[in-house]
Amino acid sequence: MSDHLENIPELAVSRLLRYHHILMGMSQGDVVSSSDLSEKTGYTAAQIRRDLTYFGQFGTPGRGYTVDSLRNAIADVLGINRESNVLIMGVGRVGAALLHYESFEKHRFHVVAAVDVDPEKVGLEMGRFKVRSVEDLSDIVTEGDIRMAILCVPPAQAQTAVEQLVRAGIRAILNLTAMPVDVPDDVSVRPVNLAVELEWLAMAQSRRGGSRGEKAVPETGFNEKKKGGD
Amino acid sequence: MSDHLENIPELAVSRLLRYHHILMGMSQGDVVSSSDLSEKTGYTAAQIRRDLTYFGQFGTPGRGYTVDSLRNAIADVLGINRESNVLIMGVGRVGAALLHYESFEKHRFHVVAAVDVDPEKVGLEMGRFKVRSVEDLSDIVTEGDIRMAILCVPPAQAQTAVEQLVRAGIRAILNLTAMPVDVPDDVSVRPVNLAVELEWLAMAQSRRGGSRGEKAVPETGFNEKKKGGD
DNA sequence: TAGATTGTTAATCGATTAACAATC
DNA sequence: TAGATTGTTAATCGATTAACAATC
Repeated sequence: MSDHLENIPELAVSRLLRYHHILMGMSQGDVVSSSDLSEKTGYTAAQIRRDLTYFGQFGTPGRGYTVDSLRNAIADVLGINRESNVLIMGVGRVGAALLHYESFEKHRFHVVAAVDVDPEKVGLEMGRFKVRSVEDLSDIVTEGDIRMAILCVPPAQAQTAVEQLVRAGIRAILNLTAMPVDVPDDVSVRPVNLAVELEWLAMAQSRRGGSRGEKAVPETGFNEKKKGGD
Repeated sequence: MSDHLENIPELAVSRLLRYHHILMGMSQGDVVSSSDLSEKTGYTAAQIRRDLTYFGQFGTPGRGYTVDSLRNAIADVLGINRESNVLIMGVGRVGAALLHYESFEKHRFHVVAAVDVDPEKVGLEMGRFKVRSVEDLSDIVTEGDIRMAILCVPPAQAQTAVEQLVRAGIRAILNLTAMPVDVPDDVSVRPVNLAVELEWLAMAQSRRGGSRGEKAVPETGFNEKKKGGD
């Protein structure tokens, strides 16, 4: 089994990441069926089973899958079954907020350093971190065995900051700056732009009620439930 | 022209949103060709032209598309050509950071209110906002003509907060809590989970170098550029 | 006009589905 | 055993591509 990631359709990969995330929220020992997962994801049970066969077989006919082992198998094939150290670049309001973010640990991401250009900020204690200077970036990255960074600098400084990160050895960047950046081919960037996320909601909105007025007293209807995930 | 959103393939819709975003970053008067957009997005020029024909024809053969009018046409069909008022639910570190976020305005999202349960926070001045109480939620939503909220409460309070929002009339929620929430059918939720975004980077990482050691002195190579978006 | 780029078609390619034999 | 659910196949469905006539 365990074909490799290259052979799995792009779209299946994104679903696999979703299954992985859901399985992380379940008790290790439980058993889950493709139709359970279907309910939680909205994908068909057939598709879920199909997705899994791209890289192996993990279930017991008549029973289902063990949460623990399925989660592990998916993590293995996706290559996310490892610990990663992470650096926060820019400790403005957003960066500072992320220094206190709890849920990274559960996913095996360890924030291990915070860096800023501003001499006023360098040396400050923030949460369990002491803010360090961009000038020490290479050392910090090497010593901390860091390959990933979260970019939280002001948009105008995004490109400069990225170049510093890359020069220091960072190979993956989560870009929260709302400013596109250029990187060499061997570096990954993942842009997260909250304004664009709001656009998705605006789209969904206009698809529904559209431009017409809302009901004065909205009914609550928490029965016909729908998952709106994390 | 202007077929409606329902008739456009799901995947094309997400590309359209991407084109829209790119066009927003260009000068209104400029002309852009499908191959220009191809370079910026990585999609083929043929696909881009195909995507546009799903809902009309906007170009001039031999010339290309006017940035302004193409952006507008896309925004119209996606239904994102309107102003929206937005409420921030929970002014912890993340919520407070978003109160100072600049780039929403450019996308026609107006943050107009900040709300918290904590009596210690209610009444505080934060940026240009005075934090208001959850108890006044319905009034705030009605008076402010608000349909969208950004959820920044602690994970444990996510579901409760969502129910309050829905009861107050909110119809679209950007969920930054890393906790899945249930909503009625007529409410949209868009989850944004930074840990999951980091997983994407981890996947990309393992697909490349994998587990082997990095070069001691990484070369910089900012020539073979690659767009790593905003 | 010559050069460029659109809009559209038909062919190809890939992903999803439904069904069911195999298995626990 | 009876009931349940997997893994897998073949058929269907949809999306992408390449090519080119139409147009500026």
